[in-house]
Amino acid sequence: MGRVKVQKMPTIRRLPTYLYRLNEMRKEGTSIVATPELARYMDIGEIVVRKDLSITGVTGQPGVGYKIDELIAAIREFLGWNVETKAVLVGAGSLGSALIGYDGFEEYGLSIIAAFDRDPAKAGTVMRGRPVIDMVELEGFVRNHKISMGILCVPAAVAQDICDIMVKSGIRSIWNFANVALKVPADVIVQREVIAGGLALLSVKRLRHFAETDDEEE
Amino acid sequence: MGRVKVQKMPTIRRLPTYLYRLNEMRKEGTSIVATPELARYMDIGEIVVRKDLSITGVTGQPGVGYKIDELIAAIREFLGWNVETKAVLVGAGSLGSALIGYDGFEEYGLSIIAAFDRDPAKAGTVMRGRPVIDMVELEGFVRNHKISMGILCVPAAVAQDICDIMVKSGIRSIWNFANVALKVPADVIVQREVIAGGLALLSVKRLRHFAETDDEEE
DNA sequence: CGGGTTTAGATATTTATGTATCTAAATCTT
DNA sequence: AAGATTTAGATACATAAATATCTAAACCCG
Ligand SMILES: NC(=O)c1ccc[n+]([C@@H]2O[C@H](COP(=O)([O-])OP(=O)(O)OC[C@H]3O[C@@H](n4cnc5c(N)ncnc54)[C@H](O)[C@@H]3O)[C@@H](O)[C@H]2O)c1
Ligand SMILES: NC(=O)c1ccc[n+]([C@@H]2O[C@H](COP(=O)([O-])OP(=O)(O)OC[C@H]3O[C@@H](n4cnc5c(N)ncnc54)[C@H](O)[C@@H]3O)[C@@H](O)[C@H]2O)c1
Repeated sequence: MGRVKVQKMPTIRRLPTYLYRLNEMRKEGTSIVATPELARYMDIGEIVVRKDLSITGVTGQPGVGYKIDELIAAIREFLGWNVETKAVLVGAGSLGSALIGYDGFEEYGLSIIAAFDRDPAKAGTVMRGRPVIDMVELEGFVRNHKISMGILCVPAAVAQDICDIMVKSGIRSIWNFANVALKVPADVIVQREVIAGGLALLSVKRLRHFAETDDEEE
Repeated sequence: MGRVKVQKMPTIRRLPTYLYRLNEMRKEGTSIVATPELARYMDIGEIVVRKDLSITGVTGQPGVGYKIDELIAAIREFLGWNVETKAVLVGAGSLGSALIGYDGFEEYGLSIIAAFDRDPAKAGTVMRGRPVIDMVELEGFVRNHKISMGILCVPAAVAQDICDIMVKSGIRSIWNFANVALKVPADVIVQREVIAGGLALLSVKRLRHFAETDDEEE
């Protein structure tokens, strides 16, 4: 793994999709994959695929392709997904309950071991196999179980408060689905997920498409 | 609105976050906003904010800032969110049910007017105010209600099949949450949402952070 | 076995995106 | 009112990312 240049956001964002597809191919019994096939699946250029894969350190065989097992292992190692990350989720509402039970995350080394919610009707229940616990127990739970990641699925208005509790409890990585910029100490990493961003992109593409098909004169 | 350059994906992805914050400020009674404040909220540079806002065509006042009402209207118009988009959602599972009931989308001009599912236990029920309907009725429903957008929340394995039905029914925009590249005719626009991409980014940032705090020697 | 084909990986180029600098307009301060 | 401060918008520059070109290695086909 020659150099670890971590600025390439688009590449890193694409890695889970490669991983997903490679796992699928392995299940189908394939052991080698060449760039053109992956490029078709990803809907990007072949050269982009090669550059993407190269940051993991794997080398392929000219005229042949890459070994799927090697690629899977390398991507998982590059992302740190070869070791389990324990997470808690706060806000067992509609989005939270979707994430809690999502099987896909286990493949990514992410274990959401409990959810927390303020709602007394939810605390004490079990949601998709995971316990939903009252907020007052959050800090102790995080310390006892050495949780390193927090997933925020609460309304934006209270996200900063919950974030503060997470940080105080020792959590250093926060995956934030509330649309607010969280203020955190320098040693805490926050990833904000704006699902509506994709909708905006889709909307603009559609408008552009209409505009193109409309004016034949320009 | 001088020029509509639609290649700026990062800018467009950020627009919903501006919109969210601006709406919030309006509710608080503010009528003017200056770049530095937005930049702090977005956690990006001031100049990026000005460039982002400029693609909507609004002009601000030097020494003052932008009129919030104007900005909101301009962003909504730029994204086409000033007119309602009718959508159907297929796959009323964990993720699907989260999206169906999400209030935020209405602010973005998106109305999910019905969900469809293969599961006989779900078809015929009402989920968060929206009817869940059997798959056989999808095509007729889309034609009758002139639905223009489809939201895909089914397992990846069947996503292409559902996509084909959507296209056949007349849907031209597909918001795809399944991790597959869909094959569609040239006049159909697909936006693939890879939620795990954000997790990958968070993971790598964390690894890099550890690496930095570890080696003092290099 | 030999020529054509496929493909990885390196290098170079182009394009997209983010950042800095400067000017002028509005406001604030005194 | 005069100077200092804030800020938008234009221009220029720097960095990141995608794309093109080239070379050599493995394979395929006859
Ligand atoms: N639902 C979606 O499809 C969707 C999409 C994009 C973004 N989001 C964002 O995700 C977040 C959650 O959305 P949702 O639709 O799941 O909302 P929701 O109302 O269904 O769930 C919110 C949950 O947070 C809990 N909660 C509220 N305040 C709390 C507190 N102080 N401490 C602990 N728990 C608290 C509530 O009890 C509830 O269970 C929001 O910020 C929303 O903007 C949701
Ligand atoms: N749950 C999450 O947090 C999450 C996160 C990221 C991506 N995703 C993706 O979203 C998709 C859905 O995930 P989920 O967790 O909601 O799964 P799920 O199993 O909870 O829901 C899938 C739904 O699709 C329905 N369905 C299956 N086949 C169908 C068909 N042929 N026609 C119509 N409906 C059909 C099922 O009945 C079910 O209701 C998957 O592709 C998944 O990878 C989910």
